[in-house]
Amino acid sequence: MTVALNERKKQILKAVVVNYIKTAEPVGSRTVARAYRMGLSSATIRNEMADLEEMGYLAQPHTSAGRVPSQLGYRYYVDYLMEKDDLSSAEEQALTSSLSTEKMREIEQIIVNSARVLSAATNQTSLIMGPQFKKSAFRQMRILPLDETRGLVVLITDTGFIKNKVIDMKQHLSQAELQQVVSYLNQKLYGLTIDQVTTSLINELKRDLFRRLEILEQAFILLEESLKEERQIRVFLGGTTNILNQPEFKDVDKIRRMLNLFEQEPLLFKILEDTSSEDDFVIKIGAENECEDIKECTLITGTYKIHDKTLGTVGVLGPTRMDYSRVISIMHRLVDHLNHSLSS
Amino acid sequence: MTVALNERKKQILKAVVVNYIKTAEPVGSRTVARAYRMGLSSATIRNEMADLEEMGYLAQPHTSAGRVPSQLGYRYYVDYLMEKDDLSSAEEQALTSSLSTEKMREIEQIIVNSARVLSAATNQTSLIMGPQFKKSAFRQMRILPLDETRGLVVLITDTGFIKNKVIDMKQHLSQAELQQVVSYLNQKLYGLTIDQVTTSLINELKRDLFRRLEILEQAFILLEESLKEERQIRVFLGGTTNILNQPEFKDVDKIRRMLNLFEQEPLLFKILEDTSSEDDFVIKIGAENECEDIKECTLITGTYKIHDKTLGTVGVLGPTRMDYSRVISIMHRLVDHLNHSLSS
DNA sequence: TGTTAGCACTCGTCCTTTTAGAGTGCTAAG
DNA sequence: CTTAGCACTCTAAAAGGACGAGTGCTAACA
Repeated sequence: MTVALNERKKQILKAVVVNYIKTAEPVGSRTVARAYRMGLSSATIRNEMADLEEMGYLAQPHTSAGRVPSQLGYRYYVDYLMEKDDLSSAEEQALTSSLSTEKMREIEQIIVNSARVLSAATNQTSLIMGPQFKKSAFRQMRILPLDETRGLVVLITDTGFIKNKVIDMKQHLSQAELQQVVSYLNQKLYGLTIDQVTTSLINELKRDLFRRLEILEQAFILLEESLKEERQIRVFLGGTTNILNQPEFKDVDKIRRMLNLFEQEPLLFKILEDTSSEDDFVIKIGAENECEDIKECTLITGTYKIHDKTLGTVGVLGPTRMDYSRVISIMHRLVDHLNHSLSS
Repeated sequence: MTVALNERKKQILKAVVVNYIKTAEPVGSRTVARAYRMGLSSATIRNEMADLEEMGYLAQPHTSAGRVPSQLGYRYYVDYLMEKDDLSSAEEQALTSSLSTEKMREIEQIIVNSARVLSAATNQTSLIMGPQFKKSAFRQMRILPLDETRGLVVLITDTGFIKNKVIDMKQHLSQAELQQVVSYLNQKLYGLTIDQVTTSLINELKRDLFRRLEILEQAFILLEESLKEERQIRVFLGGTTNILNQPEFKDVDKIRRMLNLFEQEPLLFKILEDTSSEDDFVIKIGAENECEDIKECTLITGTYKIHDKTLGTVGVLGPTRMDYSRVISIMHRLVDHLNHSLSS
């Protein structure tokens, strides 16, 4: 598939991409000749650039403008040409300190903060998918009676989720009765993921229990409810207004579509889920993205884990003209940090 | 203060405001003459409009454009001229059905949904301040041991808040010991607002308890923590992108400032808190707002209650050229609905 | 054969000028 | 007090022109 490029073409392509990422202006042959590839005249570069355009790596906004990387050009750059970006130690330090986890016990706080830091550091929009409730394993469940007819169900998972839900109980249940059901359930459900707690499993348990306790219909209904309807897939955003800084988003209409997307959590979830791969970072450039609204953007995603179990996805979304190596470096840091600080 | 306006001037002012709200274009004397005030020529209207301008109710974007209501003009309109807007029964129905509370037990869900509905119906941005944790009254507290060293504090207030926090306990506490502290605390704190649970009160309780139980240092620290640091003033937004539809926000820079504001919850909180009045709706037009960033906007706020206790504030934010009567009608509906559905 | 200087040409951006139209203010008459 | 009429103002949009960056091509050169 990939047409072979000779060394010189590679260098030129790289020069164009790097320059365009920096300036957001089409890059002319002169610029390339002067700044990057000493010893060749602009005319030669021009010829090479014409070739690169024909091959599909570069494009021209109009006849008499410089060249701009095409999607394919970015792809090639990312796959073969990009150099690793080492953050300056000042930046590094700033990053570490703003990520510092003191006073942040709750997983949600950590994630919200990470999203903010990530967007600030990259100057792009960041998306972080929180741990998926459904994939978490059941740890234990409690029911606290609140008053005569209401109770509070508390559900705790291995990933630190704590869900609670107030439930109405038509009948009064004594503390002892509740206790019995609850401990039975805890025993049966321990270690299952929420996904695995299906309606049929619940029914089974219900039958099982009914022989011993007949009062508990209500209690069951609510357990079922509280498990079933929780789709609880939260996506945390940071720096949604950063796209306004990008010159490619000076059109109000584009902005609108983008911000609209940001308001629709299920869509964001889908976008992140589609992309994510267990292990490495995934870079989706332009039309490689499924979602119509981000076909002019690049999405870079990675996953974070707790004790080697994948918890969620971290993403950075910006125009295809994005500082790939820098963003990736920052994301690496962040994911490392997340992995580390969640494992405690 | 208010300069008297004769009937004709009132009619003309009203016509200009109504027309400008609808079209967002400066209104000329011709338009007013034709559409609203039959039997008068445009020249006459012109004279009157010149008067109104001199009095400060109208303004001219430039010499040869129509007139636009000034802030004072809007004020006068809102205070004396505005007619009540009756929603069409179709709209009414749509509103009621999308507000329907089935399957929404949690207060947060109800509010999020309300914000969405409100923004959709008004085509503006909506802000809803959730119940303030600090003003809620302590109902009860529980500690669930999770494992050897960790426990889950659950705190319940009269307004339906359920807070939980995982805490580390350096020492192992038996269920019985915990139980003792907890029930003592419940007894002492019942009915106080969270605001009233000060550090000094806690210290007092602590001394009191220490005589009987010496182990509980840890448990106390965490109670203190979980109460203190919770500033928990959530403002829920709806339709933040609606401002993009307003012609007054076609400037990217304005958009940026606005969206930035929306990301800063504490500021939003302040804005809502400043405005709110216990009983009636408050309309702040343009520079009447304290906050620099919304001096070109109008903010309309009202409060919702549960059992006659004010819980939070509902607001609609948009350009000063906003359909006041319509927005107010919708907000009335919404607040009624909130009041009603929260009291159960 | 690959490289380069030179040059005509293209096309978008920026600036100025022109034009059209909406709306005004003023005057004089009804 | 009202109104017709008219000159005037000012903006927004269209039209024109100069500029300059960058290209593609050709012909000469190593």
